[in-house]
Amino acid sequence: MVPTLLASAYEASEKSALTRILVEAEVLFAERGFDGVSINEVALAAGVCKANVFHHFATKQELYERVLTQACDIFGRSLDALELKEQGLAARLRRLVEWHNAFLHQRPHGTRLILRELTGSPTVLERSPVFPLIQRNFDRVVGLLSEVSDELREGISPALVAKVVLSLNLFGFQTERVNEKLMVAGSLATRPELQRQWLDLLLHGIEAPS
Amino acid sequence: MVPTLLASAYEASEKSALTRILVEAEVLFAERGFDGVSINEVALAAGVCKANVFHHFATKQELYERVLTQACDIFGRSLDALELKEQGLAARLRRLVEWHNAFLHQRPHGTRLILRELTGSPTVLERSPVFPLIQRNFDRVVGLLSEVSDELREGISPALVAKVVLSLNLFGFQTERVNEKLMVAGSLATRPELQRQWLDLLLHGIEAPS
DNA sequence: ATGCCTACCAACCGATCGGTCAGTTAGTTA
DNA sequence: TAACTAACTGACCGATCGGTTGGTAGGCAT
Repeated sequence: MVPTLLASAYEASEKSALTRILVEAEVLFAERGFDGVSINEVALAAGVCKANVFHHFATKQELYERVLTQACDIFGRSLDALELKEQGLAARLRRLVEWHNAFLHQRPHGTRLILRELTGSPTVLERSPVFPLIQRNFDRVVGLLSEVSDELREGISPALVAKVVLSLNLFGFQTERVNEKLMVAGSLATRPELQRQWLDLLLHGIEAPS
Repeated sequence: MVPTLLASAYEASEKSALTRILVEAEVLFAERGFDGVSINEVALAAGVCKANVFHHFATKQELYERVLTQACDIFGRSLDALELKEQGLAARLRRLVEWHNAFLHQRPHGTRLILRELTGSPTVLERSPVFPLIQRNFDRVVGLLSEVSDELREGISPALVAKVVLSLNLFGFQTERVNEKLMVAGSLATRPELQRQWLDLLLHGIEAPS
């Protein structure tokens, strides 16, 4: 039946309670982490009572893992849908970076959730199902670059390029909210412009031609 | 007076209780974050009782901020001690990256603590004294690169280079423990080798000379 | 000796934590 | 109609949270 909905209410009311729990849990966990969020908060945000959350998920950990694997899954599916047929290295890289960045900003909460696991202590969730997913996604990016590896300078592997590109995008995303407050160095242009700059930097190098 | 020290004991016993509290708090907060650590845990790790922690620090938040600003301070002092006199762009960059990376691994806990703030929600500590410190440190790095900005290609600013270099180092540090478990792409050499590779990549570009 | 200060501790406080339980409601099947 | 099930709720549980209180022990100046 329709939940009370006079309680929190401004939200949801269309989607099922389970869906609302998952959505709100993703936002809250992404923003404050596993320990920073109580089940009560999730329940309140979803417009249900705490016991109802435990009706759908046996433990807090189970809810967290469900939200996390869901986020990984969505990332994987979006990556699978990306096709870079018959494009050269530069065009491929540009498309890859654009797709990646667009995805990060379309799903900021899921992204932050994954980044939390990626950068946190590895013992916490190391046996969870997300690790193989992350591995697979990275390998797929490497694969996309391998197809044009003949355009790479000697000694530069597709894996290295993938790591550098993804790192810059992810770290940029991770710190962009702080950068706004910080106005780092006063300079550093807008985000798309900045991205274009470091991609160009990557392709052609830093040093002035002598 | 010497604290009971028969309690936790295997640790410390030389340094003062206050010092032990700060040291253990840094480790714990770095590993599990503000919400993931209780004052009792800190007290136990430091070999004192909980009330003693509140004798030295009015609130948990105050302890956290003290540990955090201390970490920022140490970073700033190490950066100030770094001198790059009369070196060219490539040598400067190499030295900068080496210093940065060495520092990160000499003080992993302090680094993780700062990264937590740098990548977390900005509302939490935005008015804390650490923001100006971070700003200042970044500006100093930009300054070191500006002195050789004439060696940079047109359109490439020292700030951009600083951001890219620091990002790659920091994100690499953030994810290296997971990378070990993940064995990303099976390849990707050892850390110093990998660092040499992406620095070379940055200097000379990705694309093969045509 | 007295008084005072800092360091330190056991015991305690109200609030909140993750989680349980008994029971209600509504839709489904028979 | 009766029986069953999934969704849902308020009230409750023991444990732990951040923080307080009252008091002890030693160092030090007078």
